[in-house]
Amino acid sequence: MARTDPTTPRERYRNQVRAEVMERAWEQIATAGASALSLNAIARQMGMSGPALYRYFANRDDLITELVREAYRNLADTLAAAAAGGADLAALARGLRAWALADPQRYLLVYGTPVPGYQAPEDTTAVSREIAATLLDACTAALPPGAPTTPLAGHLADHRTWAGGHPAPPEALALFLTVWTRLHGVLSLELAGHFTGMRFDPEALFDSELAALLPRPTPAAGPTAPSEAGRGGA
Amino acid sequence: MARTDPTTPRERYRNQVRAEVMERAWEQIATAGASALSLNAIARQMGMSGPALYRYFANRDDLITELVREAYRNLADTLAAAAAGGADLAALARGLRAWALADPQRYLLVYGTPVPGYQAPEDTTAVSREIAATLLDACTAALPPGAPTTPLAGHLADHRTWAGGHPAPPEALALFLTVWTRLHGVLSLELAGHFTGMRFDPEALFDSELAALLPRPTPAAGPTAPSEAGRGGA
DNA sequence: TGTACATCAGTGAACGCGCGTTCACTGATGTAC
DNA sequence: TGTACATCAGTGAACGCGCGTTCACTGATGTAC
Repeated sequence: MARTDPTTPRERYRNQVRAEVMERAWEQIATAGASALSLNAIARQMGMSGPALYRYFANRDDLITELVREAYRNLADTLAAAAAGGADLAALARGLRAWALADPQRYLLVYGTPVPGYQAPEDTTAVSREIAATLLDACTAALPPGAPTTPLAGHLADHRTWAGGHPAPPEALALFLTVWTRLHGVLSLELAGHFTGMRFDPEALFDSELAALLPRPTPAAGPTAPSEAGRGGA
Repeated sequence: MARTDPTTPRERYRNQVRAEVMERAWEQIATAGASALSLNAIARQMGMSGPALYRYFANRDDLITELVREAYRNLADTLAAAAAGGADLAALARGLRAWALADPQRYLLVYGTPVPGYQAPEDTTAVSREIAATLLDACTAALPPGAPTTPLAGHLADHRTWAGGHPAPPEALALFLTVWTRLHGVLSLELAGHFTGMRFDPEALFDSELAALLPRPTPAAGPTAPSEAGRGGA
């Protein structure tokens, strides 16, 4: 077979080991959370000595940074793929939930309480803007025509730098923040185990929130059924 | 002065030292989060040796348990006092926000990602039911008359043991969960610092969510303006 | 194709750290007669 | 009021642990002629 890949065997091996380290790191995080992540433990698990990992990661923080980056990247790609497949805002929301439930600690690493003593890198903002962009597209599309402006939308019209030049109208920005915080509210309490003991189904609550955000698009809506989507204000 | 208090000087001293330990523990948590809490560091800060603290707390987990208990107790009392003073659901929500902002790590200790390796005690459920009861009262009062039943309310009618026998109608249970998760969504992202960089005011978002939950009680509401409160379903 | 050299993965010993926790002990405070 | 005893707070030394990280070194893999 023709050797067309640009990577040398050594590079391929490096990437392979790096990938395995991160895989073990994810396993460890899934078990005990990110703050319990230990380089030595990972090395032990791989049958290597601790210092060996310093060939692959500068230090512990660097490894965590890579994990955060991977998580962001993965979520961005997941949502982008769904959107490319025609998913609307509701489908994206369900995709987010599925992504969170697939690996709760991965979700919490990104959106939960920050890891103590760890300083997040800045270059994740590019990816999180990518995520925001995908959702803002969906939010813009989900806006019912003629939705009234609101105090929140007005406020966001003056503070939209975080949208990174996305052309979404202020009402879509408001909808985005509303969607994000509501879904996160359900998800984070569910993942942190605060619903265990209460016996209801968290998915019912999630679906309920989704339904409240995205009223069935009744074509004959008119002013009698103001959708809450994009309202978000007093 | 008459000695009417039942506590001996030794007991009073004990309670005093216990209180100071917990005070220092809160300071430490406020700085570095609960997982960084260290008995030795607290002792050092108090000018004592580490082992001395074992006169007051059985071990580290026991101290954390007391902190959790204190936080729950404090929140329950804060909300109960507000409710006794005539606060409605909106005022209680604002009280919750104020309580969270007063000591973010205290809020996150109770409602955030669980402390790794720490097993929460069971007897906090009594206090958290107390909190739920206060909010359920307010939710029941906030329900617009004739609010339609919803899938979520129907589901909760079958799963209401967590309400501990509170007589709230299913729609109030649904409203409670909706309020709780929405406010937590905004608060937890705000406290975890996920809004920094985006320059908008988190309070505007909080107020917006509150307004969406509690539409101005228009006496002439009728069917033209279905309140979202208590809906929460499809 | 073979030899000389450079590159790089991985090891093992070691450093310093802080932690939770135990234990035997000292000294002060309170209690009983 | 004074003496004998019990209670309890706090100390200092010690144990064992695991961590992140550095360093000098070995041995294998790749490269240049």
